[in-house]
Amino acid sequence: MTAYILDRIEGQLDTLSRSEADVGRWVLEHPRQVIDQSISELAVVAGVSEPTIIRFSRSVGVSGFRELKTRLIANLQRPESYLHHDVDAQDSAIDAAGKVLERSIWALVELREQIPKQPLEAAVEAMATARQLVFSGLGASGIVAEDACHKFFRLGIPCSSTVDSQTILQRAAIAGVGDVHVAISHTGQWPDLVRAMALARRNGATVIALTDPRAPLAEQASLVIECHPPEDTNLYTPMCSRLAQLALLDALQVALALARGEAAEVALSRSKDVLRYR
Amino acid sequence: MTAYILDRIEGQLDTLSRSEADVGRWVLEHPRQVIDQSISELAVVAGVSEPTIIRFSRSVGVSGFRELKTRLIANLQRPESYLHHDVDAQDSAIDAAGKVLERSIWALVELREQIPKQPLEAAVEAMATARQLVFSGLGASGIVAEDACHKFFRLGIPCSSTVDSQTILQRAAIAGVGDVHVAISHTGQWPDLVRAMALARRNGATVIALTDPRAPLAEQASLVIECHPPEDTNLYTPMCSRLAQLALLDALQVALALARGEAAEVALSRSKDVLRYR
DNA sequence: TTCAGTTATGTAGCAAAACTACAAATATAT
DNA sequence: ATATATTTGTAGTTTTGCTACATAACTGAA
Repeated sequence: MTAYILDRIEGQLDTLSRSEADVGRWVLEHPRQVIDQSISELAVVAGVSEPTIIRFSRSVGVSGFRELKTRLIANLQRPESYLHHDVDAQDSAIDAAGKVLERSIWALVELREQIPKQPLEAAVEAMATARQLVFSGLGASGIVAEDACHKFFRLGIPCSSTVDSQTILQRAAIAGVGDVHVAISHTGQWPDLVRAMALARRNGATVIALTDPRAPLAEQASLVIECHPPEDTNLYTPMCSRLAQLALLDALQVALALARGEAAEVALSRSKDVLRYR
Repeated sequence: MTAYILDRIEGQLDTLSRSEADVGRWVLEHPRQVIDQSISELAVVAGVSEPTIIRFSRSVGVSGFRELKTRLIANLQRPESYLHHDVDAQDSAIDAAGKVLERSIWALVELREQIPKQPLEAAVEAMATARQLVFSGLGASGIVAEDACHKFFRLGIPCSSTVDSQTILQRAAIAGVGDVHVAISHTGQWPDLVRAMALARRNGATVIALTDPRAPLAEQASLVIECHPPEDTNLYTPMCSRLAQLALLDALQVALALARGEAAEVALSRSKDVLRYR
């Protein structure tokens, strides 16, 4: 889900069909003109039919022509310097670190743009009235789950985190109405996690998934919060999704604290006070 | 051709008629939502009729609603828009979440600017030749330590994480030459952690501190990497420092992987392969 | 080659969006 | 109070993005 839609088009150019690639090339060469064009105008200059434009849009990962334009406008506002910043073997430690940080920043900027589309109000409402919160994740997401638990318990809500398949399944088996399970997974593909959440939901629990909306996990969830920065194929950068998940849970926690008002405020300031040094 | 349409709207607000000013205020408060709205939707929430929206657009100097949206998208891409506002009790979940994320982004941007001043090369060198890495942190930083451990072991270096005072002290007591201890602490004030790192260092270990360079912990460390985004006094402020620490360790890990070259690459891809789904 | 099955592309039509013309309502001046 | 100007909304038109379906172009096996 990249704001650098032009990069994405370029990268996918050879996986597209002939007509769609024609569109792609035209867009890459005249992105600023596309912004002021309608589908039919673009269809004429690219030499294809109108539906092809729409299919092209979907192929490069946006919902339609409207969103394609939105992405182009956004892309063209960005400084070039954020482009092409993959770490390579010649980089010094400082260069490499800078690039990694830029990529992380970029992932959060992307995430921030998604926020208005996410069902946060519904998530907050479910959590505000929950009997308990259970955060589940495997591998790196397990650590995110633990972090979330560590953060949400301060609001005075019973919280726990589960980070291995067995425990997640057992938890799901005894879940009931009023429980809110938060499943964290970048890919949303792990069969055990998907099974567990399906089970929890059958048992009456609310399941909130932080994942890719097209993943199996999303199908089982009551609420899906999209959190799926594209992980680079680059070997060295498997960490953007983790950061995005953490930041999103931060945001949720604050929203939840606001929703719970007074009670949360008291619990929060107590847990802050106890950490003073003298 | 002003890219900052929001500024323009704000400036013209008092020259507009009552209904048009209503629209202007709504747009200023929810610019991101307007991007995904149609005229009729905006008309409803602003409490005016559809043509008023178009007249408003023209009043602020664009040709129509379409261009207004274009300008908004462009405006919101500008980095200045990420200057943070504080969360307050009137915010909706989405507004609050947006603000929290903006603050996190800002913290990382600050951190990125610090990167060239940090002794990363030295840290990488120490880690590259280490007998083992020990990550230590208390509370929220403990989770960062665990995350780091989870990340660095993939490079094929013996790693562990310690997250409570007793264990940290014991580890420090048996530390020796070749061990690298990484202490993670926002304030750098916790007496137990400071004592433990002083002890580890006396025993010959290298101590890398991710903390405030003016803190006691920094004095005891062999290397200090500054990682100290100002925590807000605001009750609802999330832990930006946690995010910054994670991102910085991500960066360090990548730099370290590069430094170790071939060996790390093999270990990394092995630990990725084992996680495939079928 | 031929022919089924698949993929790619286009035609025609629809629903929603942006926009316009005009009339009603409101404010302002005499 | 009346006339004039300004502001706002109603109803209708045009444009736009999109969908359903049909046709064309490939692909691979007999």
